[in-house]
Amino acid sequence: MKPNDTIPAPIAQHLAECGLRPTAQRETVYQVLLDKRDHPTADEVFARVKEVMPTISLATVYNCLEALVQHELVRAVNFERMSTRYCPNLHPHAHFHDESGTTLDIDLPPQMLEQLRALVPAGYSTKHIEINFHGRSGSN
Amino acid sequence: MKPNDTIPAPIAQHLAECGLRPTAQRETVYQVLLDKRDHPTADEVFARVKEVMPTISLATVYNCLEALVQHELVRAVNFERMSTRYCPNLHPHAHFHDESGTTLDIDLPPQMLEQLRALVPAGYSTKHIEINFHGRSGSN
DNA sequence: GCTAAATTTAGAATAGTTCCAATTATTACT
DNA sequence: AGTAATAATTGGAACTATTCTAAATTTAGC
Repeated sequence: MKPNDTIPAPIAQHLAECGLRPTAQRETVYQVLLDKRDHPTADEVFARVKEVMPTISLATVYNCLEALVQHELVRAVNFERMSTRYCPNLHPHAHFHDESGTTLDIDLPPQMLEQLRALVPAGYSTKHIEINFHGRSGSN
Repeated sequence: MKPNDTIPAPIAQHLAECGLRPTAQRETVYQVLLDKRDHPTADEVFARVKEVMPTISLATVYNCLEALVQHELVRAVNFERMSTRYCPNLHPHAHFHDESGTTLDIDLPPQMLEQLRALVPAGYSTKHIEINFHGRSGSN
């Protein structure tokens, strides 16, 4: 089984294995991201975490999100200059940004990434490829 | 010949054809983007325009850039929450973001875009696909 | 339990951009 | 050409998302 798909189990251990000190705040922030994978902004995460941990501060939410991103448990998703959104899906995937504001994960076949990588000129090495689709969903 | 490649000629007419009132400010902003295609930020455009039109304001630079983007003479390029950069290259292309801060255009073959478009689920229609490579150039 | 290091916190600061209301320029009409 | 209507420009204030700061708290190692 893939390590990051539907693990409802000990978050703390998971954080520790990734070299992150498992504080209550980090656990809660991460849990919130896993619980509802709708690409929330930092503000939205803040609101959700506060329901269970009312004393947390927004700065801490930013700190935790940054730590999770640094340790590759979470991806930061940017689209045009809107607030950064956060995504616990670690499979290679792109994002579809609906005009109504929802964000959808789009799985990327490895060969697609290979083909793209092949486009960059010699002398450049690619660390990461970010792909954003922009459009509308039929229902909106 | 492609309509947007190396036209040194009447910028004003070009703006008018695109439905934009050709004001001195818009012409200068556009000219500056065409002259040095290094993906400048609004601040950098402001600095360059001021050399020839010292009374222009930053707000006007933002207005002009927005107008050029709206009328599809220029593309706005965003990368992680850094300042928006502007690009007069209208061919379908991606951007490679060097760690040293430079941005390189990467031409995209039409078939690549087709393949990507095919990944989005039924019911979603794609207006635009944005692709950003992040990495380093050998020389840096 | 004590010290050192890391984390959290509230609030101030920052950067990039947008908004606003007043002025100036352009266009359309006579 | 003169004038009303419309659009663009301007400087500065306002805004938003995020980062910084310095003090308080928590945690880990001994």
